[in-house]
Amino acid sequence: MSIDRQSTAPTLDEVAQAAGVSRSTASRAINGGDRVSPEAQAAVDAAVARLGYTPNRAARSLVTRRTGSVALVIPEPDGRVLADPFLAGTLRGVGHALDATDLQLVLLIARPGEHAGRIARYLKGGHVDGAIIASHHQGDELENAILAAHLPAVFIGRPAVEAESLVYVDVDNVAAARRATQRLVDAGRTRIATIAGPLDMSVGHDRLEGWRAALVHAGLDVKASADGDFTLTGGAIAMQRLLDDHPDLDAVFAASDLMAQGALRVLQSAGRTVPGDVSVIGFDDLGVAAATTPPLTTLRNPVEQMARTATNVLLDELEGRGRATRPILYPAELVERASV
Amino acid sequence: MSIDRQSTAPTLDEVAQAAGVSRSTASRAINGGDRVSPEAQAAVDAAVARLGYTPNRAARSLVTRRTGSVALVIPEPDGRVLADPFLAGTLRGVGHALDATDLQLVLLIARPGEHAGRIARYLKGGHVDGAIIASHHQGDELENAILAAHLPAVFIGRPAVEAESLVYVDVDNVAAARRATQRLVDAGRTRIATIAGPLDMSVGHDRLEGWRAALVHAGLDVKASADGDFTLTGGAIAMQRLLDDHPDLDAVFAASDLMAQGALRVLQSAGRTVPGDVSVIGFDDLGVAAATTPPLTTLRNPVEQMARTATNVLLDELEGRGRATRPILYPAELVERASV
DNA sequence: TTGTAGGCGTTATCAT
DNA sequence: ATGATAACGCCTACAA
Repeated sequence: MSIDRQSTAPTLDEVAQAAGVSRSTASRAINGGDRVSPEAQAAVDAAVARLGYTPNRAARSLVTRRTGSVALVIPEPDGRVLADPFLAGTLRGVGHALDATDLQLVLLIARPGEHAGRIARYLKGGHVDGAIIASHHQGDELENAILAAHLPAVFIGRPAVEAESLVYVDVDNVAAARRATQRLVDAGRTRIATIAGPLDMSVGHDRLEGWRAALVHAGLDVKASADGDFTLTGGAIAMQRLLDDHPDLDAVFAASDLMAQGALRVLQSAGRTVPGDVSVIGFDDLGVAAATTPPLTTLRNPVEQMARTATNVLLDELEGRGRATRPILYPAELVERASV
Repeated sequence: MSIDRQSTAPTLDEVAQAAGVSRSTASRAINGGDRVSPEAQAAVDAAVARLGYTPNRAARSLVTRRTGSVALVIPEPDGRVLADPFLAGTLRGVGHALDATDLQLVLLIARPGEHAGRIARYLKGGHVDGAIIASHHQGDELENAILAAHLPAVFIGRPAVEAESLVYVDVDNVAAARRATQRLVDAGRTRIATIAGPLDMSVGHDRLEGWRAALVHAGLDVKASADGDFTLTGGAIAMQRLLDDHPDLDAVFAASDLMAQGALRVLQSAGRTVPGDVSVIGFDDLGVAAATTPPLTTLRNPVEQMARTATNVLLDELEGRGRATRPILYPAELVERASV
């Protein structure tokens, strides 16, 4: 039996010794290799490889005052938000953008019921170099925490409190909703209802606004709206209400595919054909739209793209490459399927 | 204008000074408060509150040799895996289990195409205190990396390489698949097909095995099986193949709801009614099963529960509270809907 | 180009 | 119960 020597990770000192140079030279060789002779560099490289050395992040952070990690914050007051494919896309986007760096992704999920206070504290604690905030709601206090902490941060989705130092990337929800509604108008529909998203989120608000704008522009009635909560069940309930209050409706714009799917169900069991009797358009195209019967015409939500952009903007700021000030807006393209 | 003093976070030294005690006492008071007089404790507490002190994690890690974070590893060779509600559930479970502690969740997503090598290196680098590995595939090398690093770890889903020191929690896929298939037998079906998951994952393998076992037990034919990839499209393709090869089939057990949904489509456009002509059972019940037409009878996959358990097992090990050795298996309950 | 000498903020050891 | 003091592993002037 041999003694277990490798239980301790190799230190910079050991690398230096193995390479026959001083700690400082080893350090320089490892970080960028500025001001080190080719021989020293080679020797250090070899030692690093042989020993399987990895710098101790804690020690490094202590002196550089950088943690080498960024947070992805997901305030999740409602458990269902997390079940949304939106999260998966966001994660993927952020993850990939971070791949090019050696930053780590720290995921902060809000405890349901706990008003994001813990997260705010963590953010203020200087445990991460920056943060990306996704899907937050009104009253999160997150904005203030970030403002107070002077923490580099980028929001995905327009923040509820509007401060000019709050950078965000979002899809142009108003324009997109308007576009979708216009499509229904173009299809000859005249009694166009909407199932709105939660109005305490900017998405919900903006999509409703777009619907309204398009109808006003077309000179149509803007009465038929019902609130949903981005869930299938919520969409179904809203649809039922719409049907009760406006039996003559001939089109529906739902602020999410999931809600549209719920609406489809209700319409079908009410004996209305889609798109024969009523046209339906959803929002997101994150998987469910292609899977309904009939497949949903919808707006493509470029989540992954947004997440990637948000991350890159954050990285730019972290590396002192300036700071974006204007919001970055993506268009959501119309995807024609069979429900219009 | 006042000078910007709070740009630097308060240090333990400052707290100690403010409280009129030594650094050591302040440290003790902050960590558990063992061996400190009530007065000292109170003074320190007050100072901490007033200064808004948060311990510097890096400095602490340096001496405790603990990072205060655990990794959730998601090797994602295929982008689609991440779009699965499985991930959301896992995340939620791990997140909640971690809430009770002050450990941070570091998310490690494999770069597609890159054979998890980077992750293995990171894990070996001692950057986290432990790891939870979800949805990994054969040939990930992850198992070996973990074994080599002596890193406390728990797998969600039976690892491809079986080593007794590899702890895992999983659903009893064989038993569950068997149960589902038996249900079809009980319904009077006799020509029962299956759409299997990817066979390089233990889930895929085990569910296929359960289907086979049930049929053998019932003395029925075990020929009708087609491989899927856990996606809707994959399920549809597999269903088409089954229909071609076994036109007389009267039931299908799909290894995931998504694939079952694809199968439903194909069956319907082939003119077969469900459950009239053919019964269908899926697996997961993570949202889509309730949303298909007809709603799917399925097996409930207790992902969140599993994730929580996996995390707790890991925490036990981290705190020296012993180490689980046996796999922990959850049953997947049958959820009756309308497709049988 | 290289090495020497602190110091980053904590915890842990050991007297007191 | 308390307080010096020595690490922890790394980076970075500064001097050579």
